[in-house]
Amino acid sequence: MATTRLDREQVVDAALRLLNEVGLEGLTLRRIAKELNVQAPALYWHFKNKQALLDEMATTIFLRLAEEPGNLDEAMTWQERLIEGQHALRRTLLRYRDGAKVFSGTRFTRTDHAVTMEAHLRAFVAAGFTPGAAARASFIAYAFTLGFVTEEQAVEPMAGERTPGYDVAERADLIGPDYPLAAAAGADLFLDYDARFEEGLRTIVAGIESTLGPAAQ
Amino acid sequence: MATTRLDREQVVDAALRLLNEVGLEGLTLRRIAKELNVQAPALYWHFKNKQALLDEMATTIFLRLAEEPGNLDEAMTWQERLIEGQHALRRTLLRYRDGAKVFSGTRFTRTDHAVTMEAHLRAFVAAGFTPGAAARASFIAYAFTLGFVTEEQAVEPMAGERTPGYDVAERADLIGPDYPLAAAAGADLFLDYDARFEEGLRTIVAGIESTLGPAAQ
DNA sequence: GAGTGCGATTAACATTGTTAAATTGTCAAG
DNA sequence: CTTGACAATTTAACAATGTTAATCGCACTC
Repeated sequence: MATTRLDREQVVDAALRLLNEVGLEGLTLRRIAKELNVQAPALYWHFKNKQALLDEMATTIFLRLAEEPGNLDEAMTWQERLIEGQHALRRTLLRYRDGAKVFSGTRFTRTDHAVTMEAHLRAFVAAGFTPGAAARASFIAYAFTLGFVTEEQAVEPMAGERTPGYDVAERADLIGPDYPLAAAAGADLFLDYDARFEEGLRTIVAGIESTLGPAAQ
Repeated sequence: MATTRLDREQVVDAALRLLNEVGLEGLTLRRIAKELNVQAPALYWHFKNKQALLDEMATTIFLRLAEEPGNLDEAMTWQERLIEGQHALRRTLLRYRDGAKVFSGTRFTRTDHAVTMEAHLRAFVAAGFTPGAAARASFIAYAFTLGFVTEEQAVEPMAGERTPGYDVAERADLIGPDYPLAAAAGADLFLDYDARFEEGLRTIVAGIESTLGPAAQ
């Protein structure tokens, strides 16, 4: 038992692995410690407190984003790059239960995240964006993706699982008689997230083309 | 003391009032009970558990959205309506500390929210959207606003307050030498949320015009 | 006035994040 | 080889949290 010494990376790995089993609200320090054959206070040697661990988890998630394929192609247009970048973000967030919640609002602990951001911004500037427009346009897409996946994971915590109570037909029966449009919208809001995310991205790209993009000055 | 009996509405009101003082993580049942001159277990007579109270808080926030001005004007274009609607959503979320976090992902407890949704969708359909396109376009804007305000409130929990650690100049010094674009982006990402939200909305409206909107078929 | 039941209280529990103190293991200096 | 120092972990404990069970009081009906 307790073969090697613990380090921060092992703790983060175990915590992320556990996250998928128990979710964010089930992710306790004692449970993480158990996963590592260790007592809970041992974690405090490596992290100031639980929030620091959560921050590092978010940072790690972000870093794994860079390992996603499709980020190295220099020949991509900015449109393709933005769409592929947000797809990669969504895929990465969906890999973890409550991924969007863990990610959003937490502060990055290291400066590692800047390297990915820098590469993206550079590509946009090379395509004709001003640095400011590049940053702002990216943030618009980023906010959309984060909001989208947050809602998505509230309905579908993991691929294939569905939170009870979001049954589309049941919801339509409940509010259908009085509010037909709202009832019918259920099918458009709680199903087929892949296609709707793609559609949302294309909408945002079209918007950027006509407002913030290089052609729009 | 304990003049009148408690009811659900009083509890929700007190909880929302308290939310602005102590934030989501400081919002304990004992604290809410104290605000009402009552013991904590009394709340369980009115709510199944804390999550049910949080759900009702989110529902109440949503209902207060309908009380915002600017929703009754029939002469608005769908563009104005969408922009004003999302502005109202953001204003409402910003009224509460951690408003976006409380709101996103929670389930609406009542069917009251359908009345507002129905009015919005009807206006879009009247403007030439298909019902499906109306729902999907609204959700795109909704996801953007939720993501935007979530990030915003992580940096500025309440109007005028700023979370320590998000100092733009300090951040620029830290990553500036190696990643100049990412460093400069700080000023575009962590400041001036009003203008950037407006810009984001206009971008999304432009995108909808050329993809999901009536003109785009 | 007796009793019924809603709506609150008191008391207690298990679990959580966190801290302080005691303990073990590792490794260099004497 | 011993000693000591430092790093990393354990044990023990604490206050706070959500939640449950049992009890109590008051208003209202018969």
